[in-house]
Amino acid sequence: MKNDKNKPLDRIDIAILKALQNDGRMSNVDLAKAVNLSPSPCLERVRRLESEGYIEGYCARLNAAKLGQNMTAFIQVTLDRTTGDVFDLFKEKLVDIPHVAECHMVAGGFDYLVKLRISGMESYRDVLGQLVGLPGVAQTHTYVVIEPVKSDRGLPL
Amino acid sequence: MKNDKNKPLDRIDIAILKALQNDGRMSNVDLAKAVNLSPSPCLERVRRLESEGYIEGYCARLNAAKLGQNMTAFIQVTLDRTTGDVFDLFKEKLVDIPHVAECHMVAGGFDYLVKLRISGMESYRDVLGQLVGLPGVAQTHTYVVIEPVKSDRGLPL
DNA sequence: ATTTTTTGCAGAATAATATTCTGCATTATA
DNA sequence: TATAATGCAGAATATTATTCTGCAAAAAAT
Repeated sequence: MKNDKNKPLDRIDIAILKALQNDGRMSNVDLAKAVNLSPSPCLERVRRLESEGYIEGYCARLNAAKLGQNMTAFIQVTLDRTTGDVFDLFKEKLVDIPHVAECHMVAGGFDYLVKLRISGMESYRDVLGQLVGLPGVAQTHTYVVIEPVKSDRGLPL
Repeated sequence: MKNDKNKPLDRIDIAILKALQNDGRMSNVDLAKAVNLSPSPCLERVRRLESEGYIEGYCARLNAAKLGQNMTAFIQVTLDRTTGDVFDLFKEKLVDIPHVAECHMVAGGFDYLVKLRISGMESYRDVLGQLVGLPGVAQTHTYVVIEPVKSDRGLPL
């Protein structure tokens, strides 16, 4: 690659990322003020951060409760290791379930930690049904969230 | 409240939420096209969704790995129930730790499920140290994420 | 059923913003 | 020391946000 100008991020870049992480719809004019630049170089930097993959996208944060998804649950999933491709099969099917908000393969007493976003117990039963029907699932253990103490607001920069 | 016109969301509102969840920086002109409205009523609806709390904010999605936070871990925390306010004390201190990305109080075999976003093992040791030093913590159990299978991209609408 | 009121929309007008362009100053490179 | 490259500010232009007006459909009242 000739044009591989992936310079390390400077102080201003970090400030931009912080600001946009807090308010992704901030106008470029305001952003420029916040980081002590004029609008043009500020916009340049944002475009660079986007094209180089530091910023992957922008999204609206929605209120789950007001949209009928008040319940969160974590499910620990253990697979049986009889065939070699159980993991791939499981993942492939799992990611297509809309109520699966997150899924992580973990090291430890089980294989996958799945985070569910659902409207209530009926929905939970339904999704759990789909989950245990997935190929290779040996056992599951659910933890229902009683109180959300801290929710993800981005990286600590 | 006299002016409590919290009408239920219609088809267009949902379409707006979906679109902004996928691209929170979409221009109002494009959004209007996407939901088959002219810009003015479209903007009105967005403002209403914001002021009524359906949209809580906007944020940039950053690439954690490119910003030196490639490691994720989940920690199950159990508190000792000797005093009545252990939970409040614990929460209060915990939310201030920057590397704590999420924390949920759960029903089941332990009390809190904490999600950590860290740069590596050294950072993990450091944060775990802070965590076990928190008031009331009886025991912890860590699960390190080997592979992120699905990451949160918003609500299924 | 008809009037009145309200609601939500489109489209025009204006204000603000994004984006492009030019030239200057600073830093790196030769 | 000369030359190129980089990053910036500020102006110019294009695009977008926002406000305003009037119309039409739906809802409420008579």
